[in-house]
Parts: sequence; C-alpha cells; structure tokens
Amino acid sequence: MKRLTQQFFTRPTCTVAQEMLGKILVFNSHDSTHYGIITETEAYVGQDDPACHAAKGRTTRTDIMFGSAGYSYVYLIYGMYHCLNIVTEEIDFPAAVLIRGLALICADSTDANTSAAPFTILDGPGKICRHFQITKAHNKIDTITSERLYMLDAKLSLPFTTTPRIGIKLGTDKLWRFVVSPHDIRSLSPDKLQNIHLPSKSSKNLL
DNA sequence: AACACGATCTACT
DNA sequence: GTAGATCGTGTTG
Repeated sequence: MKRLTQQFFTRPTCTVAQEMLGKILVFNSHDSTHYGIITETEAYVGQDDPACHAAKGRTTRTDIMFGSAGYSYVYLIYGMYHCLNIVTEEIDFPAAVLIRGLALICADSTDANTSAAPFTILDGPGKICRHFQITKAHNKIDTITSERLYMLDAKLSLPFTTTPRIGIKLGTDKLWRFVVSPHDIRSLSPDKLQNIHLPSKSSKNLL
C-alpha cells in the first residue's frame, strides 16, 4: 500500500476530507502499532470559516494550520480530550481535516472463522486519541515522512453521507462532516480487506 | 494576573 | 435531555 502524499493533502479541504474516508491511519505507540480505517471526518476551512480554529488569525496554537499540508494538528479540548487533524491546502491557507471516526483493524480480527463484527468502531475524535494514546506530543508531525503517524491508501471506496459539523456553534450551515454508516463499514467484503497488507515486518495479510 | 470558554465524553435523570 | 469533569489557549487588564 502506498502512503498518502503531500499532494493528496494540498487540495481543497472538503475534497481531502471526503477522500480520507477508507484510508488507513497508522500510529506507532511505544509498545504497539495501531491501524484504523477512517470512517468519519470534518473539514475546517480557512479564515472565513467561523468554526475553524484559525478563523481569528494566526496564534501559537493555530500556527500549524498555516503550514505545509500533511502535518498533524493535535489539540486538547475541554481540558481532557485530544483531537487529531491533518493540515490541508497551500501554505498560509489555514485548514485541516478532523478525524472523527475509525474502524479499528486488529490482528485478532484475522481469524477467518470468526463471523462476528470484524471491526471495533471508534466514533468520536476524543475516543480515537484516547485509544491510540495520541497527545500533544504528536502535534506537528509530518505524516508524509513520519514512521510514527501516517496514512495508507487501501483503495477502499466507501459510501458516505454529508451532514453539518458537530459540537460547534458557528458554521453549522456548512455540510462539512462526512460519515460512513456503521452498516457500510460492517459490510466491507473480506476480499477487499485481503488487499490490505499492513506494513509489519512479516508483511502478512490482514485476513 | 485573572478570566472565559471550547471541533468532547460519560453518567445520570 | 442535561450536567459536570478539567485545563490550555487567547483575550483582557
């Protein structure tokens, strides 16, 4: 599987957010590697978007959003949860995609005799970072080149719906949240998943 | 230096 | 449906 390139992220944020659905997020914590199929995203698009953290201009926190596409933007919300974003668009245009949902890929799900739901679904940006142990220590990682945090193109095409963004007060008129339904996640056919070769040392199939 | 509040989640009524 | 946890950041003085 190929990694997502900087060109992938250097495009209109809503396009990137939609196309990130079905891609594989990879994160190496100190003791293990986590994989998840991205199933929900939101776009935050520039200074004209009142919900975007960079709407009021460049600050210490939002500086990363003005930088190169493909960098991580991790922030603490409500004093207790972290949220993971990927910076998009050209330099000096502050925008990012918030990763809100994942279908976890576990080695345990490789048992072909198990007909139970193969995926654990993490719905919510805080849950994702809590599970992966992503913190502000992982802010400003270049996911194009990093071995710690990056994305892979599994060539999956998933249907999705478009809704207003969640948890914001301004900008709710924009339909910039993109969601794959749990049903469509579960109905991912095994033959498609067989094409997913995780970049482990043994490089064995997922299923 | 003090203050208000947020791209959330959980528990409880 | 509503409240509370909890703290970094940006703004104001």
